[in-house]
Amino acid sequence: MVNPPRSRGDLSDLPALQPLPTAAERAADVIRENIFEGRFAPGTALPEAALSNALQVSRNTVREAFRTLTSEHLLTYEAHKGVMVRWLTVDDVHDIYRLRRMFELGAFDLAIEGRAELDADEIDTTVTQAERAVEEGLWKEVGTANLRFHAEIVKAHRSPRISEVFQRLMTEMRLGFLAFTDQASLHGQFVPRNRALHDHIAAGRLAKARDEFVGYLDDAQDLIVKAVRKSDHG
Amino acid sequence: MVNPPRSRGDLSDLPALQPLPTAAERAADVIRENIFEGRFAPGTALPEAALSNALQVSRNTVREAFRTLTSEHLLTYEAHKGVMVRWLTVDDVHDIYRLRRMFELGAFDLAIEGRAELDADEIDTTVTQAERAVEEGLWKEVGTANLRFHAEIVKAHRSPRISEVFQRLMTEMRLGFLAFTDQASLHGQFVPRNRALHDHIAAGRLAKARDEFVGYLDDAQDLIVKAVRKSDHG
DNA sequence: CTTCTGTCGATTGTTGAACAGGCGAGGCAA
DNA sequence: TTGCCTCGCCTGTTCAACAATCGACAGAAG
Repeated sequence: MVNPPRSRGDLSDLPALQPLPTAAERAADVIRENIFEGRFAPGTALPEAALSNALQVSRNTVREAFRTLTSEHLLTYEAHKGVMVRWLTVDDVHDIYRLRRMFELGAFDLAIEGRAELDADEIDTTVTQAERAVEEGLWKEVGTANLRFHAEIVKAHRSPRISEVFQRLMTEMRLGFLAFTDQASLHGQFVPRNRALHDHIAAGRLAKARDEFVGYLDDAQDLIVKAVRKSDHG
Repeated sequence: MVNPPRSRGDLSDLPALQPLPTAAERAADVIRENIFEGRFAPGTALPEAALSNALQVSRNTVREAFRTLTSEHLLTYEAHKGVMVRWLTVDDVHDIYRLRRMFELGAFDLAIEGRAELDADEIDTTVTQAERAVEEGLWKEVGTANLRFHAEIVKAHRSPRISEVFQRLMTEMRLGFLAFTDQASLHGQFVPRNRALHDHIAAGRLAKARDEFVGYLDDAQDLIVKAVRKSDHG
Protein backbone atom coordinates (compact mmCIF):
# COMPACT_ATOMS: atom_id res chain seq x y z
CA MET A 1 0.00 0.00 0.00
CA VAL A 2 1.82 3.06 -1.21
CA ASN A 3 0.13 6.36 -0.58
CA PRO A 4 0.05 8.84 -3.42
CA PRO A 5 2.58 11.65 -3.06
CA ARG A 6 1.34 14.05 -0.40
CA SER A 7 0.12 17.31 -1.79
CA ARG A 8 0.12 20.38 0.34
CA GLY A 9 -2.96 22.55 0.60
CA ASP A 10 -3.20 25.99 -0.90
CA LEU A 11 -1.82 28.35 1.71
CA SER A 12 -2.10 31.56 -0.23
CA ASP A 13 -5.41 32.74 1.22
CA LEU A 14 -5.09 31.28 4.68
CA PRO A 15 -5.87 33.99 7.20
CA ALA A 16 -2.96 34.62 9.52
CA LEU A 17 -3.63 33.56 13.08
CA GLN A 18 -3.97 36.67 15.15
CA PRO A 19 -2.13 36.85 18.46
CA LEU A 20 -4.04 36.57 21.71
CA PRO A 21 -5.16 39.94 23.00
CA THR A 22 -3.02 41.20 25.86
CA ALA A 23 -4.46 42.34 29.17
CA ALA A 24 -3.88 45.95 28.20
CA GLU A 25 -5.88 45.46 25.02
CA ARG A 26 -8.71 43.71 26.81
CA ALA A 27 -8.78 46.49 29.38
CA ALA A 28 -9.05 49.04 26.60
CA ASP A 29 -11.88 47.02 25.04
CA VAL A 30 -13.85 46.91 28.27
CA ILE A 31 -13.43 50.61 28.94
CA ARG A 32 -14.37 51.47 25.37
CA GLU A 33 -17.49 49.35 25.59
CA ASN A 34 -18.47 50.96 28.87
CA ILE A 35 -18.19 54.36 27.27
CA PHE A 36 -20.42 53.37 24.37
CA GLU A 37 -22.94 51.80 26.72
CA GLY A 38 -23.17 55.13 28.48
CA ARG A 39 -21.93 53.82 31.82
CA PHE A 40 -18.89 56.10 31.63
CA ALA A 41 -20.51 59.33 30.56
CA PRO A 42 -18.54 62.16 28.90
CA GLY A 43 -16.84 64.24 31.55
CA THR A 44 -16.44 61.28 33.89
CA ALA A 45 -12.99 61.05 35.43
CA LEU A 46 -11.42 57.59 35.42
CA PRO A 47 -8.96 57.22 38.30
CA GLU A 48 -6.25 54.65 37.69
CA ALA A 49 -6.64 52.94 41.05
CA ALA A 50 -10.39 52.48 40.65
CA LEU A 51 -10.05 50.94 37.19
CA SER A 52 -7.17 48.82 38.39
CA ASN A 53 -9.41 47.42 41.09
CA ALA A 54 -12.48 46.98 38.93
CA LEU A 55 -10.69 45.24 36.07
CA GLN A 56 -8.32 43.35 38.31
CA VAL A 57 -5.23 44.40 36.43
CA SER A 58 -2.29 46.44 37.59
CA ARG A 59 -2.15 50.20 37.39
CA ASN A 60 0.53 50.02 34.71
CA THR A 61 -1.75 47.96 32.51
CA VAL A 62 -4.55 50.45 33.01
CA ARG A 63 -2.19 53.23 32.02
CA GLU A 64 -1.34 51.43 28.79
CA ALA A 65 -5.03 51.05 28.04
CA PHE A 66 -5.52 54.76 28.71
CA ARG A 67 -2.81 55.66 26.23
CA THR A 68 -4.50 53.55 23.59
CA LEU A 69 -7.91 55.09 24.19
CA THR A 70 -6.44 58.57 24.29
CA SER A 71 -4.95 58.04 20.84
CA GLU A 72 -8.46 57.01 19.74
CA HIS A 73 -9.73 60.36 21.03
CA LEU A 74 -12.12 58.70 23.44
CA LEU A 75 -10.31 59.98 26.50
CA THR A 76 -8.63 63.27 27.21
CA TYR A 77 -5.46 63.28 29.17
CA GLU A 78 -3.81 65.91 31.31
CA ALA A 79 -0.57 65.32 33.16
CA HIS A 80 -1.11 64.91 36.89
CA LYS A 81 -4.86 65.13 36.42
CA GLY A 82 -5.51 61.79 34.80
CA VAL A 83 -8.00 60.94 32.08
CA MET A 84 -11.65 61.66 31.58
CA VAL A 85 -14.19 60.60 29.00
CA ARG A 86 -14.12 63.08 26.20
CA TRP A 87 -16.76 65.74 25.56
CA LEU A 88 -17.81 66.25 21.98
CA THR A 89 -18.32 69.93 21.25
CA VAL A 90 -20.43 71.44 18.50
CA ASP A 91 -17.22 72.38 16.71
CA ASP A 92 -16.08 68.78 16.89
CA VAL A 93 -19.27 67.62 15.21
CA HIS A 94 -18.88 70.17 12.43
CA ASP A 95 -15.29 69.11 11.94
CA ILE A 96 -16.15 65.42 11.87
CA TYR A 97 -18.81 66.03 9.26
CA ARG A 98 -16.39 68.04 7.16
CA LEU A 99 -14.27 64.91 6.91
CA ARG A 100 -17.24 62.60 6.47
CA ARG A 101 -18.33 64.63 3.46
CA MET A 102 -14.84 64.51 2.02
CA PHE A 103 -14.59 60.75 2.38
CA GLU A 104 -18.14 59.62 1.71
CA LEU A 105 -19.10 62.02 -1.06
CA GLY A 106 -15.64 61.45 -2.47
CA ALA A 107 -16.43 57.77 -2.67
CA PHE A 108 -19.61 58.50 -4.62
CA ASP A 109 -17.70 60.78 -6.94
CA LEU A 110 -15.16 58.08 -7.66
CA ALA A 111 -17.93 55.61 -8.36
CA ILE A 112 -19.74 58.06 -10.64
CA GLU A 113 -16.55 58.65 -12.61
CA GLY A 114 -16.15 54.90 -12.91
CA ARG A 115 -12.83 54.95 -11.05
CA ALA A 116 -14.10 52.88 -8.15
CA GLU A 117 -16.93 50.57 -7.33
CA LEU A 118 -19.50 50.55 -4.55
CA ASP A 119 -20.14 46.96 -3.48
CA ALA A 120 -23.94 46.81 -3.47
CA ASP A 121 -23.99 43.33 -1.96
CA GLU A 122 -21.87 44.25 1.02
CA ILE A 123 -23.92 47.39 1.52
CA ASP A 124 -27.09 45.35 1.38
CA THR A 125 -25.74 43.12 4.14
CA THR A 126 -25.25 46.05 6.49
CA VAL A 127 -28.70 47.48 5.79
CA THR A 128 -30.32 44.11 6.35
CA GLN A 129 -28.50 43.79 9.67
CA ALA A 130 -29.76 47.21 10.68
CA GLU A 131 -33.34 46.39 9.69
CA ARG A 132 -33.28 43.20 11.74
CA ALA A 133 -31.88 45.02 14.73
CA VAL A 134 -34.62 47.65 14.43
CA GLU A 135 -37.29 44.93 14.54
CA GLU A 136 -35.79 43.49 17.68
CA GLY A 137 -35.27 46.88 19.27
CA LEU A 138 -31.51 46.36 19.68
CA TRP A 139 -30.54 49.96 19.22
CA LYS A 140 -26.89 49.55 19.87
CA GLU A 141 -26.78 46.96 17.09
CA VAL A 142 -28.60 49.37 14.82
CA GLY A 143 -25.90 51.92 15.49
CA THR A 144 -23.16 49.42 14.79
CA ALA A 145 -24.74 48.27 11.54
CA ASN A 146 -25.20 51.86 10.50
CA LEU A 147 -21.53 52.57 11.06
CA ARG A 148 -20.69 49.54 8.93
CA PHE A 149 -22.94 50.86 6.19
CA HIS A 150 -20.93 54.03 5.95
CA ALA A 151 -17.60 52.26 6.31
CA GLU A 152 -18.58 50.10 3.36
CA ILE A 153 -19.15 53.16 1.21
CA VAL A 154 -15.79 54.61 2.18
CA LYS A 155 -14.10 51.35 1.19
CA ALA A 156 -14.58 52.37 -2.43
CA HIS A 157 -11.46 54.49 -2.05
CA ARG A 158 -9.53 51.26 -1.53
CA SER A 159 -7.31 53.21 0.86
CA PRO A 160 -6.34 51.63 4.18
CA ARG A 161 -5.59 55.04 5.63
CA ILE A 162 -8.87 56.59 4.60
CA SER A 163 -10.72 53.63 6.07
CA GLU A 164 -8.73 53.86 9.27
CA VAL A 165 -9.27 57.57 9.72
CA PHE A 166 -12.93 57.13 8.92
CA GLN A 167 -13.21 54.34 11.45
CA ARG A 168 -11.80 56.65 14.08
CA LEU A 169 -14.23 59.39 13.09
CA MET A 170 -17.13 57.01 13.51
CA THR A 171 -15.83 55.99 16.91
CA GLU A 172 -15.79 59.64 17.89
CA MET A 173 -19.30 60.04 16.54
CA ARG A 174 -20.51 57.51 19.06
CA LEU A 175 -19.54 59.99 21.75
CA GLY A 176 -22.07 62.26 20.08
CA PHE A 177 -24.75 59.56 20.08
CA LEU A 178 -24.52 59.50 23.85
CA ALA A 179 -26.08 62.94 23.91
CA PHE A 180 -29.38 61.34 22.86
CA THR A 181 -31.69 60.03 25.51
CA ASP A 182 -33.36 57.67 23.06
CA GLN A 183 -31.11 56.31 20.39
CA ALA A 184 -34.21 54.77 18.79
CA SER A 185 -35.35 58.05 17.25
CA LEU A 186 -31.81 58.78 16.17
CA HIS A 187 -30.91 55.61 14.34
CA GLY A 188 -34.40 54.48 13.43
CA GLN A 189 -35.08 57.20 10.92
CA PHE A 190 -31.90 56.59 8.96
CA VAL A 191 -32.33 52.89 8.30
CA PRO A 192 -35.04 53.38 5.64
CA ARG A 193 -32.86 56.01 4.02
CA ASN A 194 -29.95 53.57 4.01
CA ARG A 195 -32.24 51.09 2.25
CA ALA A 196 -33.23 53.67 -0.33
CA LEU A 197 -29.58 54.56 -0.92
CA HIS A 198 -28.72 50.92 -1.39
CA ASP A 199 -31.50 50.49 -3.94
CA HIS A 200 -30.24 53.45 -5.96
CA ILE A 201 -26.71 52.10 -5.87
CA ALA A 202 -27.72 48.56 -6.79
CA ALA A 203 -29.69 49.94 -9.73
CA GLY A 204 -26.78 52.05 -10.86
CA ARG A 205 -28.46 55.38 -10.09
CA LEU A 206 -25.30 56.74 -8.55
CA ALA A 207 -25.90 60.43 -9.19
CA LYS A 208 -29.34 60.13 -7.61
CA ALA A 209 -27.84 58.31 -4.65
CA ARG A 210 -25.26 61.02 -4.21
CA ASP A 211 -27.90 63.73 -4.25
CA GLU A 212 -29.89 62.04 -1.54
CA PHE A 213 -26.77 61.40 0.43
CA VAL A 214 -25.99 65.09 0.64
CA GLY A 215 -29.32 65.73 2.34
CA TYR A 216 -28.82 62.68 4.51
CA LEU A 217 -25.57 64.05 5.90
CA ASP A 218 -27.03 67.49 6.44
CA ASP A 219 -29.95 66.07 8.41
CA ALA A 220 -27.75 63.81 10.52
CA GLN A 221 -25.38 66.65 11.30
CA ASP A 222 -28.24 68.95 12.33
CA LEU A 223 -29.66 66.31 14.61
CA ILE A 224 -26.40 65.62 16.37
CA VAL A 225 -25.40 69.24 16.65
CA LYS A 226 -28.70 70.02 18.35
CA ALA A 227 -28.34 67.14 20.77
CA VAL A 228 -24.76 68.00 21.62
CA ARG A 229 -25.59 71.67 22.03
CA LYS A 230 -28.40 70.85 24.42
CA SER A 231 -26.37 68.44 26.54
CA ASP A 232 -23.46 70.86 26.51
CA HIS A 233 -25.51 73.68 27.97
CA GLY A 234 -27.03 71.39 30.59
CA MET B 1 6.15 105.10 54.91
CA VAL B 2 2.87 103.91 53.55
CA ASN B 3 3.02 101.99 50.34
CA PRO B 4 0.56 102.99 47.65
CA PRO B 5 -2.29 100.53 47.20
CA ARG B 6 -0.97 97.46 45.48
CA SER B 7 -2.04 97.18 41.89
CA ARG B 8 -2.17 93.82 40.22
CA GLY B 9 -0.55 93.25 36.88
CA ASP B 10 -2.55 92.67 33.73
CA LEU B 11 -2.95 88.93 33.51
CA SER B 12 -5.29 88.81 30.56
CA ASP B 13 -2.74 88.07 27.85
CA LEU B 14 -0.31 86.03 29.90
CA PRO B 15 0.37 82.83 28.00
CA ALA B 16 -0.69 79.77 29.95
CA LEU B 17 2.25 77.82 31.26
CA GLN B 18 2.26 74.48 29.57
CA PRO B 19 2.83 71.43 31.74
CA LEU B 20 6.28 69.94 31.95
CA PRO B 21 6.76 67.05 29.56
CA THR B 22 6.68 63.74 31.36
CA ALA B 23 9.50 61.23 31.12
CA ALA B 24 7.43 59.05 28.81
CA GLU B 25 6.90 61.99 26.47
CA ARG B 26 10.56 62.94 26.46
CA ALA B 27 11.49 59.33 25.79
CA ALA B 28 9.11 59.30 22.81
CA ASP B 29 10.67 62.55 21.57
CA VAL B 30 14.19 61.14 21.73
CA ILE B 31 13.26 57.91 19.98
CA ARG B 32 11.33 59.78 17.31
CA GLU B 33 14.28 62.06 16.66
CA ASN B 34 16.64 59.11 16.43
CA ILE B 35 14.41 57.55 13.81
CA PHE B 36 14.37 60.72 11.73
CA GLU B 37 18.13 61.08 12.06
CA GLY B 38 18.47 57.62 10.61
CA ARG B 39 20.16 56.14 13.66
CA PHE B 40 17.26 53.75 14.16
CA ALA B 41 16.77 52.51 10.62
CA PRO B 42 13.50 50.94 9.44
CA GLY B 43 13.44 47.29 10.40
CA THR B 44 15.53 47.88 13.51
CA ALA B 45 14.17 46.12 16.57
CA LEU B 46 14.06 48.21 19.73
CA PRO B 47 14.33 46.02 22.84
CA GLU B 48 12.77 47.53 25.92
CA ALA B 49 15.70 46.78 28.18
CA ALA B 50 18.23 48.40 25.86
CA LEU B 51 16.17 51.59 25.54
CA SER B 52 15.54 51.58 29.26
CA ASN B 53 19.30 51.52 29.81
CA ALA B 54 20.18 54.06 27.17
CA LEU B 55 17.55 56.61 28.18
CA GLN B 56 17.89 55.92 31.89
CA VAL B 57 14.20 55.46 32.45
CA SER B 58 12.31 52.43 33.60
CA ARG B 59 10.98 49.78 31.27
CA ASN B 60 7.41 50.81 31.98
CA THR B 61 8.16 54.32 30.86
CA VAL B 62 9.75 53.00 27.66
CA ARG B 63 6.64 50.94 27.03
CA GLU B 64 4.45 54.02 27.34
CA ALA B 65 6.66 55.82 24.84
CA PHE B 66 6.35 52.83 22.51
CA ARG B 67 2.57 52.99 22.68
CA THR B 68 2.67 56.64 21.71
CA LEU B 69 5.01 56.06 18.77
CA THR B 70 3.03 53.05 17.62
CA SER B 71 -0.09 55.19 17.44
CA GLU B 72 1.95 57.60 15.32
CA HIS B 73 2.70 54.73 12.95
CA LEU B 74 6.44 55.08 13.45
CA LEU B 75 6.79 51.72 15.16
CA THR B 76 5.12 48.42 14.49
CA TYR B 77 4.17 46.30 17.40
CA GLU B 78 3.69 42.56 17.72
CA ALA B 79 2.77 40.90 20.98
CA HIS B 80 5.69 39.02 22.51
CA LYS B 81 7.99 40.22 19.76
CA GLY B 82 8.32 43.84 20.72
CA VAL B 83 8.51 46.87 18.47
CA MET B 84 10.56 47.70 15.43
CA VAL B 85 10.96 50.80 13.30
CA ARG B 86 8.36 50.72 10.58
CA TRP B 87 9.04 49.92 6.95
CA LEU B 88 7.30 52.08 4.37
CA THR B 89 6.13 49.98 1.42
CA VAL B 90 5.40 51.21 -2.07
CA ASP B 91 1.70 50.72 -1.33
CA ASP B 92 2.05 52.92 1.72
CA VAL B 93 3.54 55.71 -0.37
CA HIS B 94 0.72 55.48 -2.91
CA ASP B 95 -1.82 55.55 -0.12
CA ILE B 96 -0.21 58.51 1.59
CA TYR B 97 -0.20 60.46 -1.65
CA ARG B 98 -3.85 59.62 -2.23
CA LEU B 99 -4.61 61.45 1.00
CA ARG B 100 -2.15 64.24 0.32
CA ARG B 101 -3.93 64.97 -2.97
CA MET B 102 -7.27 64.96 -1.23
CA PHE B 103 -6.15 67.41 1.45
CA GLU B 104 -3.76 69.66 -0.44
CA LEU B 105 -5.57 69.90 -3.75
CA GLY B 106 -8.77 70.23 -1.75
CA ALA B 107 -7.29 73.25 -0.05
CA PHE B 108 -6.53 74.86 -3.42
CA ASP B 109 -10.05 74.09 -4.61
CA LEU B 110 -11.53 75.78 -1.55
CA ALA B 111 -9.32 78.80 -2.13
CA ILE B 112 -10.23 78.97 -5.82
CA GLU B 113 -13.93 78.88 -4.95
CA GLY B 114 -13.31 81.68 -2.46
CA ARG B 115 -14.47 79.54 0.45
CA ALA B 116 -11.07 79.57 2.16
CA GLU B 117 -7.89 81.54 2.12
CA LEU B 118 -4.26 80.54 1.68
CA ASP B 119 -2.10 82.64 3.93
CA ALA B 120 0.63 83.82 1.56
CA ASP B 121 2.65 85.44 4.34
CA GLU B 122 2.84 82.29 6.43
CA ILE B 123 3.69 80.28 3.34
CA ASP B 124 6.43 82.75 2.48
CA THR B 125 7.92 82.25 5.93
CA THR B 126 8.26 78.52 5.44
CA VAL B 127 9.80 78.89 1.99
CA THR B 128 12.29 81.43 3.28
CA GLN B 129 13.27 79.08 6.07
CA ALA B 130 13.83 76.32 3.56
CA GLU B 131 15.93 78.55 1.32
CA ARG B 132 18.14 79.58 4.21
CA ALA B 133 18.58 75.98 5.28
CA VAL B 134 19.55 75.03 1.73
CA GLU B 135 22.28 77.69 1.71
CA GLU B 136 23.69 76.34 4.93
CA GLY B 137 23.37 72.75 3.84
CA LEU B 138 21.16 71.81 6.79
CA TRP B 139 19.11 69.21 4.99
CA LYS B 140 17.10 68.06 7.92
CA GLU B 141 15.98 71.66 8.41
CA VAL B 142 15.08 71.84 4.74
CA GLY B 143 12.88 68.80 5.21
CA THR B 144 11.21 70.29 8.28
CA ALA B 145 10.53 73.61 6.56
CA ASN B 146 9.15 71.77 3.57
CA LEU B 147 6.72 69.87 5.77
CA ARG B 148 5.63 73.17 7.29
CA PHE B 149 5.04 74.57 3.82
CA HIS B 150 2.55 71.84 3.05
CA ALA B 151 0.97 71.96 6.49
CA GLU B 152 0.35 75.66 5.92
CA ILE B 153 -1.54 74.94 2.72
CA VAL B 154 -3.68 72.34 4.42
CA LYS B 155 -4.57 74.84 7.14
CA ALA B 156 -6.89 76.50 4.63
CA HIS B 157 -9.45 73.83 5.50
CA ARG B 158 -9.52 75.29 9.01
CA SER B 159 -10.10 71.78 10.26
CA PRO B 160 -8.18 70.56 13.31
CA ARG B 161 -8.74 66.95 12.29
CA ILE B 162 -7.54 67.42 8.73
CA SER B 163 -4.45 69.16 10.03
CA GLU B 164 -3.83 66.42 12.54
CA VAL B 165 -4.22 63.59 10.07
CA PHE B 166 -2.04 65.46 7.62
CA GLN B 167 0.59 65.99 10.26
CA ARG B 168 0.65 62.27 10.86
CA LEU B 169 0.95 61.59 7.14
CA MET B 170 3.95 63.87 6.93
CA THR B 171 5.55 62.12 9.88
CA GLU B 172 5.11 58.85 8.04
CA MET B 173 6.58 60.40 4.92
CA ARG B 174 9.80 61.02 6.81
CA LEU B 175 10.17 57.25 7.04
CA GLY B 176 10.20 57.36 3.24
CA PHE B 177 12.84 60.08 3.18
CA LEU B 178 15.17 57.70 5.00
CA ALA B 179 15.33 55.60 1.84
CA PHE B 180 17.40 58.35 0.24
CA THR B 181 21.14 58.29 0.68
CA ASP B 182 21.39 62.01 -0.01
CA GLN B 183 18.46 64.05 1.15
CA ALA B 184 20.05 66.99 -0.62
CA SER B 185 18.89 65.91 -4.05
CA LEU B 186 15.49 65.06 -2.65
CA HIS B 187 14.60 68.26 -0.88
CA GLY B 188 16.78 70.62 -2.86
CA GLN B 189 14.83 70.43 -6.07
CA PHE B 190 11.50 71.19 -4.42
CA VAL B 191 12.43 74.40 -2.68
CA PRO B 192 12.47 76.48 -5.90
CA ARG B 193 9.12 74.98 -6.81
CA ASN B 194 7.78 75.93 -3.40
CA ARG B 195 8.96 79.47 -4.09
CA ALA B 196 7.22 79.50 -7.46
CA LEU B 197 4.02 78.20 -5.88
CA HIS B 198 4.15 80.90 -3.25
CA ASP B 199 4.57 83.58 -5.89
CA HIS B 200 1.53 82.36 -7.77
CA ILE B 201 -0.52 82.28 -4.59
CA ALA B 202 0.62 85.71 -3.44
CA ALA B 203 -0.31 87.11 -6.86
CA GLY B 204 -3.70 85.46 -6.76
CA ARG B 205 -2.97 83.04 -9.61
CA LEU B 206 -4.59 80.19 -7.73
CA ALA B 207 -5.63 78.07 -10.70
CA LYS B 208 -2.12 78.26 -12.08
CA ALA B 209 -0.72 77.29 -8.70
CA ARG B 210 -3.04 74.32 -8.53
CA ASP B 211 -1.97 73.13 -11.95
CA GLU B 212 1.69 73.23 -11.03
CA PHE B 213 0.96 71.58 -7.74
CA VAL B 214 -0.52 68.54 -9.45
CA GLY B 215 2.74 67.95 -11.29
CA TYR B 216 4.67 68.69 -8.14
CA LEU B 217 2.91 65.91 -6.26
CA ASP B 218 3.31 63.46 -9.14
CA ASP B 219 7.04 64.10 -9.29
CA ALA B 220 7.53 63.80 -5.56
CA GLN B 221 5.56 60.58 -5.43
CA ASP B 222 7.57 59.06 -8.30
CA LEU B 223 10.82 59.96 -6.62
CA ILE B 224 9.88 58.45 -3.29
CA VAL B 225 8.31 55.36 -4.77
CA LYS B 226 11.50 54.65 -6.67
CA ALA B 227 13.68 55.12 -3.62
CA VAL B 228 11.46 52.97 -1.43
CA ARG B 229 11.24 50.27 -4.08
CA LYS B 230 15.01 50.16 -4.36
CA SER B 231 15.66 50.02 -0.61
CA ASP B 232 12.88 47.48 -0.24
CA HIS B 233 14.46 45.06 -2.70
CA GLY B 234 17.86 45.42 -1.09
C1' DC C 1 -16.66 89.22 54.66
C1' DT C 2 -13.30 88.67 51.30
C1' DT C 3 -8.81 87.46 49.77
C1' DC C 4 -4.71 85.26 50.26
C1' DT C 5 -1.85 81.45 51.85
C1' DG C 6 -0.39 77.26 54.06
C1' DT C 7 -1.46 72.56 54.70
C1' DC C 8 -2.98 67.90 53.77
C1' DG C 9 -4.99 63.98 51.54
C1' DA C 10 -5.72 61.92 47.15
C1' DT C 11 -3.99 60.89 42.68
C1' DT C 12 -0.61 60.65 39.22
C1' DG C 13 4.39 59.83 37.54
C1' DT C 14 8.07 56.76 37.86
C1' DT C 15 10.99 53.35 39.55
C1' DG C 16 13.03 48.64 40.31
C1' DA C 17 12.51 44.05 41.03
C1' DA C 18 10.29 39.97 40.25
C1' DC C 19 8.14 36.11 37.72
C1' DA C 20 5.37 33.69 34.12
C1' DG C 21 5.07 32.82 29.46
C1' DG C 22 5.92 33.22 24.38
C1' DC C 23 9.41 33.03 20.89
C1' DG C 24 13.33 31.55 18.20
C1' DA C 25 17.67 29.15 17.62
C1' DG C 26 20.29 25.14 18.01
C1' DG C 27 20.90 20.34 18.66
C1' DC C 28 19.46 15.63 18.39
C1' DA C 29 16.79 11.73 16.98
C1' DA C 30 13.79 9.44 13.66
C1' DT D 1 14.59 16.67 5.69
C1' DT D 2 10.96 16.56 9.58
C1' DG D 3 9.83 16.55 14.26
C1' DC D 4 10.90 17.24 19.03
C1' DC D 5 13.15 19.14 23.06
C1' DT D 6 15.69 22.37 25.53
C1' DC D 7 17.45 26.73 26.71
C1' DG D 8 18.12 31.65 26.81
C1' DC D 9 16.19 36.04 25.65
C1' DC D 10 12.62 39.09 25.68
C1' DT D 11 8.03 40.60 26.57
C1' DG D 12 3.69 40.89 29.56
C1' DT D 13 2.31 41.92 33.96
C1' DT D 14 2.34 42.60 38.77
C1' DC D 15 3.48 44.85 43.08
C1' DA D 16 5.18 48.04 46.37
C1' DA D 17 7.17 52.14 47.10
C1' DC D 18 8.22 57.10 46.78
C1' DA D 19 8.33 61.78 44.65
C1' DA D 20 5.66 65.30 42.47
C1' DT D 21 1.46 67.55 41.68
C1' DC D 22 -3.21 68.94 42.32
C1' DG D 23 -7.47 70.45 44.62
C1' DA D 24 -9.90 71.48 48.50
C1' DC D 25 -10.22 73.31 52.88
C1' DA D 26 -9.26 75.96 56.82
C1' DG D 27 -7.11 79.52 59.02
C1' DA D 28 -4.68 84.18 58.74
C1' DA D 29 -4.59 88.76 57.16
C1' DG D 30 -6.73 92.81 55.60
